Amino acid sequence: MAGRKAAAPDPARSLALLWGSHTKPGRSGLTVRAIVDAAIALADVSGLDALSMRTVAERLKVGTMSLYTHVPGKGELTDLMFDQVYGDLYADPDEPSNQPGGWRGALEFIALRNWDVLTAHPWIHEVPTMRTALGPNITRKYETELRPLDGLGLTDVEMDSALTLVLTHVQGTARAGAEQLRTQRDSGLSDEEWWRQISPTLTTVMSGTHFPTAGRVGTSVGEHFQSAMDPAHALTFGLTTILDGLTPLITSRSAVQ
Amino acid sequence: MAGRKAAAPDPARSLALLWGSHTKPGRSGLTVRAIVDAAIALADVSGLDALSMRTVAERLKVGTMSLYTHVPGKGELTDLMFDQVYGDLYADPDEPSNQPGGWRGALEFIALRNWDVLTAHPWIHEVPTMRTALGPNITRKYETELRPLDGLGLTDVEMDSALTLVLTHVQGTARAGAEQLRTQRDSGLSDEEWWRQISPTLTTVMSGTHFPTAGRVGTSVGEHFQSAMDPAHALTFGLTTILDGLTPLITSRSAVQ
DNA sequence: AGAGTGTACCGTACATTGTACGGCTCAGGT
DNA sequence: ACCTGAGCCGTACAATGTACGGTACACTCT
Repeated sequence: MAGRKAAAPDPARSLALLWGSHTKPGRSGLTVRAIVDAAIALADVSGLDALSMRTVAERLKVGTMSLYTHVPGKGELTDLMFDQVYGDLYADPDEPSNQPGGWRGALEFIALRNWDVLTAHPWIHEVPTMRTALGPNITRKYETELRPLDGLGLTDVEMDSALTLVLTHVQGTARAGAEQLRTQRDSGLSDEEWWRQISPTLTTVMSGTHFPTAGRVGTSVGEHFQSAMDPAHALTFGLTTILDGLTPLITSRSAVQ
Repeated sequence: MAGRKAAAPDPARSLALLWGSHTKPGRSGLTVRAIVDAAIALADVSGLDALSMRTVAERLKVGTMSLYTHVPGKGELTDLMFDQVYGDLYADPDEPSNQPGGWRGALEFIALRNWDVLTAHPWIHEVPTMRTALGPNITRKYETELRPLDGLGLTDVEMDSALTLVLTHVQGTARAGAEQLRTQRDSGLSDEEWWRQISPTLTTVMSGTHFPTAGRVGTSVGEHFQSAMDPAHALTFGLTTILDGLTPLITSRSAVQ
């Protein structure tokens, strides 16, 4: 990155910030909450790249450096943004468990909810997540998503593994979708135009090498989805497969119970 | 990002670069190949953040702007790096198919190979992949990885979906592992020290709220792996589950055959 | 009321980035 | 011997995160 290198972040300070109430207004009404909201609004429309301390300050009509009174730095700001967007994911901690369809229905519900946030806030993919793992909203999310897997006979580690598997799939697929959208957007080209631009060079250059399977499958996929990939299809195909794969484990454990 | 905004990249130019031979040396022996190799070496040890045109040029003992004679910009350079590291993934296009264990063994082999590159070159996760999808090495990789799924009775779209599912899992898990390593590394703290630093603030701040399931499971996982997560375990658990989930689909299709 | 003090606010400065631009310097063709 | 084009590179600039030191206000204490 540019700019002066960030000072080593103090984990305890970050944690306190994460769990703080964020509502004590200062002289000009500036709050952590307001800063985070403004930053999220900006990132939603222009991505994390376009999010700078200056643009956030400008939107709030404050001096750039005033932000640093409330937030230690940009890294911590993105941590807060991350925690924030997961705040309203579930109405209550039993919402997934109350879905019809047992554990399978619950996991499908969880996957869909995660998919929704991820596609609404694609910048999430660029936030390093490890540090925020202990924020209040993330912790509540973890609690909420684990509950429908409890009491099925799975070990604690298995519960965590199963949930992680589903979430990794959703996140990875959403990320691919977001990337596709982004390149498409800032190339300014439609899929069709892009292909017209690429095609002649590609055929020139690929002549001599042979990729029979790749060629056939790639063409089929392209015709079927009118694109190189369809994130929605990847999501459901993968989710179905994963849940199918989880079924024998869970039924065997439940039987032992 | 910093610096002047990158000019809109010309896809055709990128493609030509990707497929070019890269071996025509100039006055001072500078080649695209040499530039890419230097960049990869740098990124391997310091990550993509530390990779700047200046550091690459320095390592090659050339002026910074000389790089631009061979490479249009940083974006295209990372594209080339990406394509490059996938070049030697497989010895030949039938290597996965020749593994024991049929399609399952082949997919396990593929997952492992991908896992190896991803962990050897963690910066891959930060390269936008959509643009490189048509590089020569990536295309060969796609061909190679599709072959073991051919002739099983799956449709073309199903073949692609199955492969994508496996690769998304591997990539997502590797990414999580890389992130864990990175935060651990540049916090300078061991897991133990980190926990000691966090713990008092956390207990102070969590009192009042209750996360029974999350607390129990989180503790179990932590004790079991001595860490918040174990990427290797996540990899095998997920892979097993996914392959189990793929089995009914494939056997039903093969039966029809 | 007056004085003192801490905290919110912010203007300026600086290091670092990607790369546009224009000049220099050679190798090779005529 | 000269010309030309390509390889090379020094300088300049816009943008970034944030360190540093100053200013001004709200509050407490006398």
